[in-house]
Amino acid sequence: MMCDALSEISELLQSAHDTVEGGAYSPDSGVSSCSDSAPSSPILQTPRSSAGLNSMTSLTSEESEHITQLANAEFYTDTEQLTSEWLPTTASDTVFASNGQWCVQNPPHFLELDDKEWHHRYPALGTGTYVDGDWVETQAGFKMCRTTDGNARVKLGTNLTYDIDIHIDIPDNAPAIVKKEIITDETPGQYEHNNNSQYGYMDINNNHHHPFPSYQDDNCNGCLQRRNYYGIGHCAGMGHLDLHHPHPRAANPDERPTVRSRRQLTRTERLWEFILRLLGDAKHNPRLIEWVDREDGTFRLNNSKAIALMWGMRKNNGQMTYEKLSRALRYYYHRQILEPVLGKKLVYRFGPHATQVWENRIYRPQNPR
DNA sequence: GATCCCTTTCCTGGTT
DNA sequence: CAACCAGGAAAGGGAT
Repeated sequence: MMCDALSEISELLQSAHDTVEGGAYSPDSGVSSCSDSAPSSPILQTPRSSAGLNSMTSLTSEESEHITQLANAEFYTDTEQLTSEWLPTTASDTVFASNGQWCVQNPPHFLELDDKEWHHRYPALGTGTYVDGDWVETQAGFKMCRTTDGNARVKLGTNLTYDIDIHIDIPDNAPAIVKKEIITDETPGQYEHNNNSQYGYMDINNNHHHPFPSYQDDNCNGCLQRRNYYGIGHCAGMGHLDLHHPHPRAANPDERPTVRSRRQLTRTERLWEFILRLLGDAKHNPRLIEWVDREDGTFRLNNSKAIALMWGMRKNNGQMTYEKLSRALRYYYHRQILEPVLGKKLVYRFGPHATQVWENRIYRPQNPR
């Protein structure tokens, strides 16, 4: 009996340690702040321009012209075309790049990758080391793949490859960035600035894009789904792509400008994000936590003590208990990050202000209660 | 240093 | 009676 208890504690500690130290999520994963989307500080920067672009191979004049055309990005400036410019990058996520903005759909794909899977899919680590797999043809005429350091790589031809810096750590920064847009929207005289931002969301069912500017419309005609306050029900990631301000990399990787220190982008992992990560980690789901109804966003804590312990370790707080953790969770009710599930113990539900988290990307309609 | 935000801690009282 | 739930109040602490 004692041995069982000890081994269980040991297992919990190991589990907690694994999660804290080696989980898929790292607060260093480049959580962008609101300012990341500011035009003056592009997250995604073009590689080397035709003057400054150093491709993996030398550029031909034709390739240079191609790059110039992409940099001009005329096809991004037409709103009508924007609706069809969702660019598939992998089988399970979508990048929408336009007019200096990019948007990633289905962030849970990133969030729910545990460390092992992440490295399996994107084995290359470190700046300047890239994966040549998972190249996907985009509708904009280039191929794109993502790297583990939060960047992406773009290929404009058979041999022409160059690096772009794109922070794709969506789950955390999406609400903040989109929220900023809403704030701007509410600021008289400033919204015009964002008219070309092309923030919007993708209708999963009808496969069309809804630009954001109609914030006042809660429901979108033709769309069965409903946008939440942050507009992240369908499209949860925002960033900035500046095709007009090249940021050439130095030949020497050590001298390459750090586009945005991942440290600078970090913030503490929120409790609900921690919970979400556990839900996406096969090491803990369903042993410690599991979805009750994934589409509904309802989940159950199967081992509240262990989760509290793990959260405490995450926060370097050995005094954490489920009582305290649950109080923090209850504070989420007010902000609609979580919703109470009445009559069921240890069961919570993600609310409309949590990012769209379920893998099937179905956003639950507003709760009529 | 001030402020904001997100917890953390403690608490009372209620329910399962 | 233990475990959980609800929520007030105040403080801690990180980020800006």
